[in-house]
Amino acid sequence: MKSEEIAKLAGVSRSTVSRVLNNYANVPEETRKKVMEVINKYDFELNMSARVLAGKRTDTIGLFLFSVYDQKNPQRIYGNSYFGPFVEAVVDTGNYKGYYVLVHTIYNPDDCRRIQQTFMQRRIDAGIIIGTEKNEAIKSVISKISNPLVIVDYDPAEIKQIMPSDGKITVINSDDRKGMDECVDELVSLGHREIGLIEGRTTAYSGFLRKDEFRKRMAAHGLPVRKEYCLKGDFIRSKTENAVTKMIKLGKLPTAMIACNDDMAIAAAETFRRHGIRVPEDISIIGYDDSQAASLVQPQLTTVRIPFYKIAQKAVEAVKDMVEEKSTCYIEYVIDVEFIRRKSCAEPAEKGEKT
Amino acid sequence: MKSEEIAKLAGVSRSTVSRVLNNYANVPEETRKKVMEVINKYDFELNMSARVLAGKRTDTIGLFLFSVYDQKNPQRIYGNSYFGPFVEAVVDTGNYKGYYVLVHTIYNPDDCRRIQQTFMQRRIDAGIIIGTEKNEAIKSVISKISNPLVIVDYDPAEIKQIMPSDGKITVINSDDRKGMDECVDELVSLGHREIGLIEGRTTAYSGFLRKDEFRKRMAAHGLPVRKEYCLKGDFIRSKTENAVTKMIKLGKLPTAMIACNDDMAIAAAETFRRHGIRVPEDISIIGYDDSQAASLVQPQLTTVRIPFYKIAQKAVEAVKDMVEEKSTCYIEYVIDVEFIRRKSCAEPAEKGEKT
DNA sequence: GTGAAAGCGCTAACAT
DNA sequence: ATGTTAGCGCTTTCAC
Repeated sequence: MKSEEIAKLAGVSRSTVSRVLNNYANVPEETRKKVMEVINKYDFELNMSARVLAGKRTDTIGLFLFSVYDQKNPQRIYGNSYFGPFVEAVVDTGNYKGYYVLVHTIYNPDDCRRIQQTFMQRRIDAGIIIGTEKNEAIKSVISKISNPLVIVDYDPAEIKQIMPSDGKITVINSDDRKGMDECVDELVSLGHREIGLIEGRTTAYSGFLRKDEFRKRMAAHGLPVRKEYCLKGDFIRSKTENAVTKMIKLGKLPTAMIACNDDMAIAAAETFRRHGIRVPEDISIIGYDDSQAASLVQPQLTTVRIPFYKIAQKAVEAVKDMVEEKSTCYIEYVIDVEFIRRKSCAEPAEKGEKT
Repeated sequence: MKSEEIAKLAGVSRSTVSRVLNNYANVPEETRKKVMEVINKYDFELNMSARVLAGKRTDTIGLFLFSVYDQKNPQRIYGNSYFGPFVEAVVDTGNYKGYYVLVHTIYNPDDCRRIQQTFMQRRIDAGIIIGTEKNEAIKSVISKISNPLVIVDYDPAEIKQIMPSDGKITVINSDDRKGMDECVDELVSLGHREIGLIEGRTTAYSGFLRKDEFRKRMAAHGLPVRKEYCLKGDFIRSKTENAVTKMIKLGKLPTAMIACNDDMAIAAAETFRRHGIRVPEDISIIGYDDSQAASLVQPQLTTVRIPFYKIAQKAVEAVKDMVEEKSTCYIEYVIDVEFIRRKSCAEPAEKGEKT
């Protein structure tokens, strides 16, 4: 069934049907009603391809998620604790605002091409990109796309530099400096001075920021950052386990550690426990993200909550503003985070009573 | 940039460009190469709308997820523990097989219309539907769609009855009867005779099946199903807490309970613990799904693993087979489940020593 | 206010 | 083997 048939049945022309369906002002109520009756009777819907070809929007947002994956985990995708909540939130708010959402996973730099292709095939009006590693492939893509783009977790300075002159980009980051400050402050106020860090991938902007701010805040407290206590976990459990095990075998431990995500914090806590080191009695641990797991594990994890739902909402709103040209070419948001105090931190043990 | 410009630059006609891009056989290698060079040089991509309008496939799958949501939880979507893993898995395998995936959430019967609309607007070639409640709205939709459809967790008998004569439907269920049998058998073999059930919504096929099989298996063991021990949790935490609290206040408890999903099992365990009833010492609990949370809580939950990834893979394969017309009009799969024995079950306490 | 007709970018049948 | 042409179903200018 096409609009022409509706037109015939309603005794009008295709143009009028189009006018009714697109809510044009100059259609008398009577005509509109007559047409709508036929449309409703036959459950008619406009053909999306024809509309788009004739110049309308697709009303579709592309959501591109960079997958962090653990080579040791065959079901690669499950490594991404942010994936679920964020997709849910974008789909939820997107659908609510009348958008269709195309979800796509990017596994490696080569896949970045898919983002550009999706735009060039005119499948989507705008895109949301999250979890990007800093690399040439994604930079090349960003520098070529002039459709509206929301980029979550990326260095704003770099975006400004590489974005095309006719580009429309909104960058959204969470306030990782504040988050990390609160982690360090919490431990310091409990009396810790030997504080370690479990880094994520620093090619991710948030990974870089958390690490960078850790150093800065430690310095501000006049505390040394000891190399032996700075582990590379790459946001991945298995890597974290290895690094923690290695540190334990070396025989010297900090009294507290901050992990750059909850996954690593949980993996570290498990590893310590397996070696008879108690959390928080022997070592305090702080996570980051406030994933579902954080409040489920024992002891419940002290962490920094990133409001994924809010970020997703903001991202969809930003898309809408850019698509409807209500916003300028470049906008930047920093979303506030919340320090969540639970049970994984305590005062440092006295030297003597430490295991 | 359109194919005509590519044609001009390559010194051929639009048709030839089209033939090259669609891998037609009768294009000499030389011509193909000449055209491809221009295409690569300009990063050209075909306009999807034009292709579809001219009769090609969209290469897009629609994934429709029915949202179970807790009225008491404002961020409604987070209630669905299956959402994350399943979306990830479908997007993952879908992308891998060359499909784009449109994800859509359905919150209420009215939203079912969206499924039909998405098809009628010709946005997708095929759909995957999961988490459906049995209601007239969805039945009406299923009875009208003649595009390929995969339905996960639905009564096959009903599908066969309502599907249109030109429909192509694949139904995928997990082997819930086997799963529930193993739950009951495990508890019985531990010595339990007073076993309770925390039901999910029985309007969901899996909810119905698990409840139904619980009764059957209990009967097979010659055990009574006591009404006071059968709680309605609707797959939701808050409802479960209420029901469990009520049962506790009544003063009589079973020695073990089987919950129809992990969320309810965890909520029940927490509620018992809050009332000083220990798991598994005082009461054994079994969950269902093997969600991420199941292995994170203390004690780790004995449960039935539903292989979501495998189901998603099967669903995408089924879509592909139907789209490419390699399969008949109706197919049904039952996916095997796995009983996961962890720490939430023990032998029943002696009458005397029970709290 | 409404209809006629051009055009969006592609595919495929037909012609050569 | 390749070019020509007629749609695909819609929107939108331009007449009336």
